Amino acid sequence: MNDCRTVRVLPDVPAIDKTFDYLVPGNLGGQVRVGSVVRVELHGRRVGGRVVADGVEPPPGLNLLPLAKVTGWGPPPELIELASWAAWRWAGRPASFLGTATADRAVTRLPTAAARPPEASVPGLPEVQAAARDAVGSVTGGGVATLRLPPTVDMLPVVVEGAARGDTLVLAPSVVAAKHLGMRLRRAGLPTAILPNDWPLARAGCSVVVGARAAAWAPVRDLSTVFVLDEHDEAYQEERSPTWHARDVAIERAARAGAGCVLVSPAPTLEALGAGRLFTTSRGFERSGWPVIDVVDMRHEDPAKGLLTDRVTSALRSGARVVCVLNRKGRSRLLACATCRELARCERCESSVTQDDAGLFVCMRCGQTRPAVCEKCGSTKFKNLRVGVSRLREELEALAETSVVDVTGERSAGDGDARVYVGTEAVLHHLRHADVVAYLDFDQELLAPRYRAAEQALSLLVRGARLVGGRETSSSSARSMGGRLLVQTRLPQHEVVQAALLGDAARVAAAENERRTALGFPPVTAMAAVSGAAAEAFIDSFGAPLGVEVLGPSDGMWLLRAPDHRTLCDALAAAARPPGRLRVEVDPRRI
DNA sequence: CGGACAAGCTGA
DNA sequence: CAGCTTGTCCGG
Repeated sequence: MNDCRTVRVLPDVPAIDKTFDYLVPGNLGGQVRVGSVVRVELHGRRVGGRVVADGVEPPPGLNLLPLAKVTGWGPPPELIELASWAAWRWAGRPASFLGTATADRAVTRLPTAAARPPEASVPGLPEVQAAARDAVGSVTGGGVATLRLPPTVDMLPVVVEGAARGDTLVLAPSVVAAKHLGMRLRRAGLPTAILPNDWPLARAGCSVVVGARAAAWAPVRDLSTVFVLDEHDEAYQEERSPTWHARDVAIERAARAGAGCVLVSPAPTLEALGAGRLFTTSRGFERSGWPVIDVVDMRHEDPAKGLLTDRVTSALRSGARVVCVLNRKGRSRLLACATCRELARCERCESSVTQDDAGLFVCMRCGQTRPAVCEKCGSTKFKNLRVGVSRLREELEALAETSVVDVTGERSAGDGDARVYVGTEAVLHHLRHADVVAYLDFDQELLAPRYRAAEQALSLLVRGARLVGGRETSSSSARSMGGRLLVQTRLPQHEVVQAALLGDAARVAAAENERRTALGFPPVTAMAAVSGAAAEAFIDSFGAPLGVEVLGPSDGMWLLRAPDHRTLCDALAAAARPPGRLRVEVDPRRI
């Protein structure tokens, strides 16, 4: 039976982290290669799996079974290796990454590879094209470049610049954005596979492959350049464990393939700035791509008017399309008795309560509900110390004298033709255009107790900027308040506000780098959060590996900190996993 | 993961 | 001690 090869298979079963060897039946030989999706008999049942090595020498004394079935095409060999790396880097299992690297349906045959086009070009601003040429050119044959472009610049010419040099992988923050970009690339004459649908085309070979986060794992035949568009977008990080980040996968993948990686963003993260050389356009050009920012200094506003300052009121009454942003759901997040001024709190856990649409108090922490009665004086009248989106909608409606649509994460009002919207940041995702975006309580973003608060706040302004357009491109309407961001804050000198005001994102990076260095937060260090029922047992057996600091617990969560990922991830890989629920989040987002 | 098998608990 | 639950191990 020498014509029978032996292949190594990694079962697609979450709890199995081990490979098993199988014989390839002669008649299936041509269909089986590294990456192939197969079905195998394991312990008396059939499970799916992927071939991770071909032509292996099985351990002696084993009676090997043949593959039960070849399901179809899977990822190419370099992605199998990348999956092993990612499993180390984010303390996960290779199988979970291989799942992301495989089409969601069985692919039994590939289409014919698309031919390379003669030459494609799209019109772009000379400033942008020059910067793109410099950035892309600097990474021919490998390396990372970060390209900072103002928020309202079209990134299509940047991608076309890369596509002219060879096969290109393009990542966009959402499936919708990827699809939109993909269609435009096709219209520009470039053979483009749009993931996840066109996985077979990408596997066959296609000049450009475009997709969202998961496309970091898309097959690309002769990878020359990888683009990560809007690198600052948090959608690039997987929320479920393993919490991998598409930017970091893109960087590693490009390095292994000898390809260039270009991170494009109006507000690159510190991670991006640390990864490679920075390319920008001129100061004047960059500034012109940010909208006019009206900073409302809340320290000088009438407190009786609350969030609805005169500037907001006049924008509402100007007839312009106004989007108000307030990251607080519900009617109210903080209430006090109108009579005795006692704060309304949960009777069980003492956390502050909010009021639901029926008027009942609901605890945000434990979910306990009770009638809206003051525990101290029995009064039933309460004052809103902090209004939420639902309540604000009613107030705005009265002010604007038009109907106001509210949008929060769980409830989208759809892109109707209303003139005034209010919502959490979700409202910025649901709409495409506005004349004014008003951040009613921007301090809530600036002062959020998360280490990435400043970057996240700037990212919120980027989204708003795209709805209203840059100062050069803003709508030419004669309205007095068109194409503006209204930022209400008590911290007008904060670098995030100043960065948007001056169109200079570098200010945030500089301040942020100083802060993270002082506090030992990533990317100056590498961190992991450990939580779940088995966390304590894990930490106990984890001990104190050289170079790794164990912090906590707080709220049942421990933090591990090391000088770099090598130290952190090596220690995690060496640690024994106790039975039970354990969540290890490398590069935790919310700490 | 899920089956196999071994070691513990219960009940008449 | 059968009969059942709970735990640990292992798969080609």
